[in-house]
This record gives sequence, structure tokens and C-alpha cells, in this order.
Amino acid sequence: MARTCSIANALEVIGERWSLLALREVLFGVRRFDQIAANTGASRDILAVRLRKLVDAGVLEKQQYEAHPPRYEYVLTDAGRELHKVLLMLLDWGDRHVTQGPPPLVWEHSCGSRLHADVVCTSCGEPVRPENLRPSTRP
Amino acid sequence: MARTCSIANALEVIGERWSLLALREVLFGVRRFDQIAANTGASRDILAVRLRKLVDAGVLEKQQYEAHPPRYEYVLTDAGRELHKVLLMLLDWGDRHVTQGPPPLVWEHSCGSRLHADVVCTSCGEPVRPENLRPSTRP
DNA sequence: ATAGTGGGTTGGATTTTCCAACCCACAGGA
DNA sequence: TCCTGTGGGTTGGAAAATCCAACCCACTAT
Repeated sequence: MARTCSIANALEVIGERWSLLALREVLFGVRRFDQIAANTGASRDILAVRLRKLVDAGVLEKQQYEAHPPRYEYVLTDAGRELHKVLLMLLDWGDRHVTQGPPPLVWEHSCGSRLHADVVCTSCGEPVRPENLRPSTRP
Repeated sequence: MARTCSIANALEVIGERWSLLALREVLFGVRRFDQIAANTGASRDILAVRLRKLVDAGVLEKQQYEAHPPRYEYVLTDAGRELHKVLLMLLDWGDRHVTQGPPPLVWEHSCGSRLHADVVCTSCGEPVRPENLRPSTRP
């Protein structure tokens, strides 16, 4: 039987094609269907399916911003905002190991510097390195 | 035109179905085709395609471990090992926002504690929060 | 009256994915 | 010798997902 783990569970929600790119756009402040479609390159029908699923999963919310005609825009829930860590790590990995040349997009941190993020162990404060971790299943 | 960014580039390499689960297995020390197939649930033909792509992309390497008959196992390259950060953030997000009940799988850090990771800004050392970052395109 | 906008939905073609079965080279046991 | 098992795949055909262009509807602005 396949291993149950929260990576697999997370990917059930956000692992389909276009989902993470749509969430990137919303995190960047793009809220509207047409702009999300244009900026991601997703086809409109699939994007509609993805956004519905993300709303159902509690990652996005539809907010009405106009009454007549009714118009909605997409905003992140708390759960959606927490995805910034996943996106940041993906961006970092892509910059280092996939993208040729300088990064086409950088993030700025409120401290004023261009953002470069480390993953550190909450207990000991040390940066996490792959050789220092191992999986263990719960009893 | 769609936005170019390293998130999209990264997803070109590792964003297809089963790729990240296969990499999770290799990071966990599972190296062989049959075991990766069993632990992920991927069908064998698709898994073969994914592993080939990951090898071509420089994320995995095939290493011969037996001469007659020739047998290979999959190991991570440096680029592949760097994906532990992405997987860790996905696991954390899944634990918090998708998985019901206690996490089915936890990681232990070499410092002895159950791993809980923070993302911190390399410059100022503060934990990164979504409201403190914004995208900026390079000139 | 006409054009444009926002947020979709529809139909049909194309691509992916799934699944079970098969293959091949070799090893071990009866 | 024959039979069984293992590791790492490949193949064929059915089922599902995706792509694309076109359409729709309610409204606003010109």
C-alpha cells in the first residue's frame, strides 16, 4: 500500500497542474480570473475547475467586490497564506537548479534586502540539511 | 504572456504527478524501482517516465549496484538533495492544513527533536511572513 | 446602437494516465 | 532439467484530463 503522509495529502489539494501557479498569482496580489489566467497560461476551463477546488479546500475564498453585476475576486485564507513557504522554497530551488542566468523574479523582504530564505530547525536553530533528518513513523 | 519565474521553471521539472512523491521516497532512502512504485502508488509505466525525466534533469542519478544482471538504483544528486526544503514545507503545510488528526509521518532532526522548521530571512534572521514580502521584477 | 469587461461554460480534438499483462536475464531450489 | 522468483522495466487498449476556440450573459461606457 502507498505510504500515507502529509506530503501526499498536500499534493492532493495543490499538486495538480496550474494550482500552485494560480496561488502564486493570488499571493502576488492578483485577484481576478482573467488576470490569473493570463499570468499563469492556464486555459480558462481548467483554471475555473482549479479555483473551485481550492475554494472548496479552504485555501482560497471568493469575495464579492461588486453587486451589479455580481463580481468576485479570489483571496487567500490563512491556510493559503501559509503556502508562501512552499512557494518560496520552490522559487529558491528553481533559481538555483533550473533557471538559466539571473532569476527573472525576486522577492523583497520588509527588512529591505532581497529575500533569501533558510530553513532552520525550530528547536536548535540550525539550518536543516538533508543528511541531518530522517523519517520516523508514529506509533 | 505568462509570467516567467523560477516557480514555473521548477514545476516544469518536478511538478508532474508522482514526481515529488518519488523524490520523497529517494530522500527517505528508498532506491529501487519496485519499492518506489509500491510506496507512492504510481503505475509502473508512468513512474519509469518520471524517473527518466528526473535523471535527465539532473535531480536523480542511476547507480549500478549489480553487474550480472545489470541493476540500477536511484540516488539524489546535489540538486535533488536540495529539494528537502520543498518537501519539508509541503509536509508541514499538509500536517497543519490538510491531514486530519496526528501527522502520519514525522521527521527527526539530528539535534534529537522532532523536526519543526521555520523559514527565516537570511539577512535579518526574522521568520518570513507573507505580509512582509513582495515580488519585484529585475530590470 | 455598439463595443467592451468579467467570469465563466461548452464541444470536440488531443494528450496523459491507468491497468493488467508481458518480457528478459539471471538465481536458487527440487 | 524444470519451475519459481526478482528487478526493472515495456506494451496495448481503455479511461480520464487537458487544451483550444467559441460562446454566453449581465452589465457599463461611448
